[in-house]
Amino acid sequence: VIQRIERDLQAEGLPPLGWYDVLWALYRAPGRRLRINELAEQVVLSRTGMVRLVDRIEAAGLLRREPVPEDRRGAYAMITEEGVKMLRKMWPVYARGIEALFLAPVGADAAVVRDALERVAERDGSNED
Amino acid sequence: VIQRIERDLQAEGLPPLGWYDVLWALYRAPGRRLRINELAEQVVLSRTGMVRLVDRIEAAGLLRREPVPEDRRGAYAMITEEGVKMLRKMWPVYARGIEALFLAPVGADAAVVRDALERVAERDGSNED
DNA sequence: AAAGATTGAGCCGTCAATCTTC
DNA sequence: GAAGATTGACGGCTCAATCTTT
Repeated sequence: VIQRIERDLQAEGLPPLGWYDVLWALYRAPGRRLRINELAEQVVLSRTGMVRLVDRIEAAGLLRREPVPEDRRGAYAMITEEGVKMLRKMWPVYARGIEALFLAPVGADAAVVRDALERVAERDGSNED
Repeated sequence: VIQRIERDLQAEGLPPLGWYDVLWALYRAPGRRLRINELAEQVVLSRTGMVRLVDRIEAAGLLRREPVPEDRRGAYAMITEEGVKMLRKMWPVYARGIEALFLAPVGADAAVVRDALERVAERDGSNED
């Protein structure tokens, strides 16, 4: 399913799914920004990998780094206006893929599947929401 | 779940999960061997990627390439005795991970989840079994 | 010394081009 | 010319080491 959605995004000249995850995490965060560390944790990526990913998304102008007033070691990643626009462009493609490739075939069992997979996720102790 | 199992395998000095998929596909194939192409299709990997993967597994002595009598372009990948032994060493770790991290939390909903995800897989037209 | 972020090295995957055989 | 396999170039992730700040 992921592969198919990636292909759809590429076909429309849009960024890969990983970018959406990052931008969405920033968008819904308080102040539209998060530390690199928090971002890496939410998206299940190493801190190192997140630094590279933030580099690329920043180069595309969809987010920008900002200093943290009370801690001069750290940096926020903050979504830009262009980032929000990109989020809105990507979402329809994403949603369409999820609906057609996943939700439709799951059908009436959706609630059972969701609960079961939530139990799997909780077992690990990763991210919630 | 995959990540956790990968960690368990690494902790015991065993190869990554991708190797298991390849070895298992060879083990159950007629004659204990498959063409690179067939292998790539079954494991959902590009033919190019499969060539590299076969390179590494062959270097470890778990499979060997063999010529195809009736088609001198092609090459079989055939599992070795060491490969079969490795399969037997990896399976307990794999099985334990699946049981503890996935099957246990899914519990009584297993049948519903399996049927639902099979419908998702069929929708695409990839591999069956 | 520990934490946050970054950089360099290495692994693994894909795409495009090549070589051999059909 | 097309198919099977391979190789080179490149993208993206992880590990270990480094730099700065606490």
